Amino acid sequence: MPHGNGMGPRWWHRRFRGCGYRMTVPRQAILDVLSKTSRHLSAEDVFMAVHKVYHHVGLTTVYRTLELLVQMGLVSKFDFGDGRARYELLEGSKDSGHHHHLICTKCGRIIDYTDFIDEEIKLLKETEKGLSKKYKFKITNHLIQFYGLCDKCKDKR
Amino acid sequence: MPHGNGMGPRWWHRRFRGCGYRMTVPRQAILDVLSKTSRHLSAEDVFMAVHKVYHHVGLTTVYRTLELLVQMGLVSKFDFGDGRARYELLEGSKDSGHHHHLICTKCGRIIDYTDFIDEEIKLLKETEKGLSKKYKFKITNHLIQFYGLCDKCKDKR
DNA sequence: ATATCTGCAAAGACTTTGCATGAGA
DNA sequence: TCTCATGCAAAGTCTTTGCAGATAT
Repeated sequence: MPHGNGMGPRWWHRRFRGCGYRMTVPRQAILDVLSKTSRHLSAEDVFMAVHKVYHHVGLTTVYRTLELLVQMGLVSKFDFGDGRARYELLEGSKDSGHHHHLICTKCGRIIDYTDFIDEEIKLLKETEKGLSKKYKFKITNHLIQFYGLCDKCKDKR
Repeated sequence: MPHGNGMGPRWWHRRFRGCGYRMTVPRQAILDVLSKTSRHLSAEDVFMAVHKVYHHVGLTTVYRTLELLVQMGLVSKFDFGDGRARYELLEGSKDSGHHHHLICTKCGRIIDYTDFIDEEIKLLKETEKGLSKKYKFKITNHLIQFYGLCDKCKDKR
């Protein structure tokens, strides 16, 4: 499930160079994994996927690269409450890939959804505006998550 | 800043008994701390506060009690991204204490806000309904957080 | 009386750090 | 060539677990 927004080895390479960083084999491999696999990978997930192809790449490098990607704004880091961070590549065009998560508190399944995003964005923008004014707080990001039971777990009890 | 919704030692005691649990000195002390102090305490914060009065109470008990309180629905557990869980006592009456958080990504300050809650609840209810239907997902809870820079940190750079 | 709770110590899970070696531009 | 990046091992941090002794009802 590639992105198809014009991202690719060369784009990433330029992006890295622009930030004063170097494009390396491990970094490229990590980006490949993030862009080709389904979402919500933990550092360990990424490590295992990369490790299949490049045995020499270590978990430490995966952590460092993911952190770097988060700082560069290319990757989002989430906490779904299971004690490990999850990462997903951001889409290219602004807001195009904007979505939130439904998290099953029983089996841990995560569903992306993009429904109601328009209404949501509208409300959020208003809210952000009001809150910025009232608390003199400069809002840069927001997080919305729903918790509950997924289709399968709901029926089990 | 006590709650004043009729909660108190006896109410908690009954609540515990109702769930088959016992009210003990450490549990009472932890509830006291949660109900009297300002919010967003980490397990360590609670431990230190309790420890001032009851030297014998251990950190393990604090973790276990907080987990218990979360399961009983008396306490909410949050993750503000700094690697440790935060806990806060829920208000008594339904939705009365409902609020969300502004989190300063620089200094870690957390601001509670209750503004726009009405609009928010309206949209969330709609969204929950739609999502429940579409994904057959039974939603039990939601999380909304805003990240950014607080008044003081915003000006520093 | 007895099932629940507690404290301590130890283990567990995830993540970060130090440092010598290796590699991109 | 000269930084920047990597891998390994070790340490760090928060949280959980095992178990004998203590406690609430």
